[in-house]
Amino acid sequence: MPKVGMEPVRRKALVDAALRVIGDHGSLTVTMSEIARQAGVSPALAHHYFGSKEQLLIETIRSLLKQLRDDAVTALKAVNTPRAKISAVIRVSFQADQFAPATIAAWLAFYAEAQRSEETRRFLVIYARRLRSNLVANLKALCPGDAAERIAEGAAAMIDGLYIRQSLRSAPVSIEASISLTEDYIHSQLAALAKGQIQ
Amino acid sequence: MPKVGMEPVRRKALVDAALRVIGDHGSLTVTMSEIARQAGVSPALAHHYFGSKEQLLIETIRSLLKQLRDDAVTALKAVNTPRAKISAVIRVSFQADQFAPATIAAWLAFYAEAQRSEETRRFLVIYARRLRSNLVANLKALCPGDAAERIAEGAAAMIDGLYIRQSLRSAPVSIEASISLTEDYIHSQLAALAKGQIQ
DNA sequence: TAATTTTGATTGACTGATCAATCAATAAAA
DNA sequence: TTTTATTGATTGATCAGTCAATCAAAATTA
Repeated sequence: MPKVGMEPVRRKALVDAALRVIGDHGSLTVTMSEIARQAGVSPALAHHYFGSKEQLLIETIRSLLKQLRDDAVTALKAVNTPRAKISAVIRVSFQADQFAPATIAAWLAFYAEAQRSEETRRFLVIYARRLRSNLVANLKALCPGDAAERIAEGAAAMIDGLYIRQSLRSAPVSIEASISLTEDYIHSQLAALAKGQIQ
Repeated sequence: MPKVGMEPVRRKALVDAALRVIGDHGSLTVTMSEIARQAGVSPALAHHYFGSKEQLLIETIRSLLKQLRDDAVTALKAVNTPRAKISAVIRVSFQADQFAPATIAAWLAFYAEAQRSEETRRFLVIYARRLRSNLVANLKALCPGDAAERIAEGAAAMIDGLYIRQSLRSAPVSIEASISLTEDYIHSQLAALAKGQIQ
């Protein structure tokens, strides 16, 4: 079986398995053994490639974030107007795979971990900043800068909140409802602003 | 030392210590030993009174929720109009002790735990429902029922989202800013609705 | 009241299980 | 032969949970 060039294959398999196991388990207190088993290798191999459990977890969240960023970049490129770009950001946040219970559970677990792991926290701060700045940049084309920052803050909070509420799986708010709630917020804030400026 | 009637005293000390340790540690992976040490008793006593770590954790979240409910009840009683009651709900959500880093960390840890523990999940669902229904009940006096439910959903999400974003401690949004962001949302939604109805 | 029994509070020491991490050994490709 | 991939076996640490023993206050009895 041993063939050269397995490293990237194994690394990916382990990171994917980690995400799956964390999502299923809903917690970062998963064992290296379980992750390795899901990836079809021995626990020793996981340590061989990642050095420690913490490192594997870091790589896992890195991959989760990369996926989200790639999706956002693609969605942003596909449209042109600032308003459409805002909608694109919202849509990506709630896209099906992000909204899957296992994915939400994984995000939540990482948020909790960020209270202790500086590196995990850094990754989540990057995510939060990216979401905010994507919104701010496009809102600034539609309203004054200070209002743009305020609205972006509110919209980002609403997105994260809809997300966390989803994790409880009670009174489930659908993807479409989540999107329109956020869109409504942006819309009514901009409308109130326009009206205020005329007066 | 042994005096009769220590049970309620010890239970409270242990629950308080658990909350403190969880908050500091930012995770539910805290040891019974650490909790017991903080409460000034032996680990064996903690087991004696609570039976298991899980049970102590359940009691801990129950106490966190009770505190919040009591505060909400008090705040709601203090005002009369529906609009003022909505503001009261918002204010309580962001009151200083709820917004303390340790408290936020504890909430987050419980949200993560809810992915695995049915009982923890039930408690958080109760919290989510209570927040929502407090908002809905008072919004219904100000707008149609379906709009009330929609706005309540959005406001609750925004509150939870501001909360979770606070946990990252980057770009800290102050208590006042959090309150006015949520108030703005309610206000602009109601305004848009009123305008729509006239037209 | 004094002596005795019962009961609640409390702990130190221990156990069993779990797990991350290590390492020496093997097997196959280069 | 050297290098890369891989694992089984093992180790050391950590913890939840148990238990028998202790201590002192209450309750009971003499």
